[in-house]
Amino acid sequence: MPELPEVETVRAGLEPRLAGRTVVDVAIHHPRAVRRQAGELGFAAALVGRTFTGVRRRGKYLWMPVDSGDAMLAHLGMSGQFRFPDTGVDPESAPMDEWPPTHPHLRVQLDLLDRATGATSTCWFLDQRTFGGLSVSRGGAELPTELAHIARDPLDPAFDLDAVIARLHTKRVGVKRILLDQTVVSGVGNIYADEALWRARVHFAHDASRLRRSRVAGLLGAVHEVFTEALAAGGTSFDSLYVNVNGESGYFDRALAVYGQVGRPCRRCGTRIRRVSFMNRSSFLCPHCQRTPRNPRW
DNA sequence: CAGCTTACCTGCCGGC
DNA sequence: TGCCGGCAGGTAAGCT
Repeated sequence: MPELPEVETVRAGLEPRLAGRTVVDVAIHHPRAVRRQAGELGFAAALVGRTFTGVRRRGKYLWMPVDSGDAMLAHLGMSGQFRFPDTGVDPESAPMDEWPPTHPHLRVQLDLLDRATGATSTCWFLDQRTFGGLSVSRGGAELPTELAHIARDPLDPAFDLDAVIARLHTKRVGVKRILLDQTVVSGVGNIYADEALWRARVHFAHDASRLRRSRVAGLLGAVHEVFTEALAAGGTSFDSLYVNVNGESGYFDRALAVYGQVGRPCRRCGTRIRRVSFMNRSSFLCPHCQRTPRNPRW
C-alpha cells in the first residue's frame, strides 16, 4: 500500500528514467486513468513534444514538471505502478516476471525519446484497483495548485514541527485521524500510522488536543523514524500491488511491529497484538503499551 | 466549520 | 462448486 516510503522509492526510480526524456506519444487505455480538468485529449496534447525535467513528491503525490511549465501529476492510489518494459536502456534492471502484467485495469503508455542519445523507452502507468490516476497541472512545475491543500511531509526539509503540533492541539479527535489527515501532515497512511503510534506508545483514540507536547513530538519523531527505516528497505509490500519501477518488492513488511500482526507478541512486552476497528479501518496495537485513554475520541 | 460518513474500485478469502 | 458478504484502503465529495 503506497504511503510515503513507497512513493519516494518510486520517485527515486522514476527520476533517472524520465528526466531529459521527451514524450513522443501517449496512449490512454482506460478513461478513468486520466483525471481532473485535462481530459484524455488535453492530457496528451499537454505532454506530447514536452521534455520531463525531473520527478518531485509531496506526501503521497508525485509530479513531473515538463519544459512548458506544466507538470504531469500522479497519485498511486492503492495499487498504481510505474513500470518500464525492458528497453535496453537500463540492462542492469531486474527482468520482470511477467510482461505484460496481469490485467491491470488502468493503463497509460508514454513513449519517450532521449534526444541526447536517440534511445527510446516506454513508461507504463498501471493500476489494478483504479484509485490512482494521472492528470496535467497547468503551470504546476514548481508546486501544482491541486496540491495546495497537501501539507509538507516529515521528510521535507521545510517541515515545521511546531506548526504541526499547534494545529494538532486544536483538534478534538482521535490522534490517528490527524496522522491520516493529509492537510495537517502528509505521507502517512494506515500502516505507518499504526507503526508510529506503537513506537510512541500512543493509543489511536487519544484526544489530539489533550496530548502533551512531548508526546506529540515523540509521535511525529516516530513517524520520521519509521519512514526513514522503511525507505531504506524499499518500502512495504504485502503482495504484487506495490513494487518499484523495476517490479521489485520492498521488504519492510518483515519489520512491522503491529500492522497485520494480530496474536503475535508485542516486541516490547509480549502482550498479544490486537486488531480494532477505527474510522472503518483496521487499527493494530499493543493493548498494554498503548492504553486506552480516559477520554477516547472515536 | 469541524468532524464524520460514504462512494469509488477490484481481487481475494472465508462461510455456507 | 459457486455465490455472497466482508475486507483491503487513499482521496474527495457530501452530510450533520
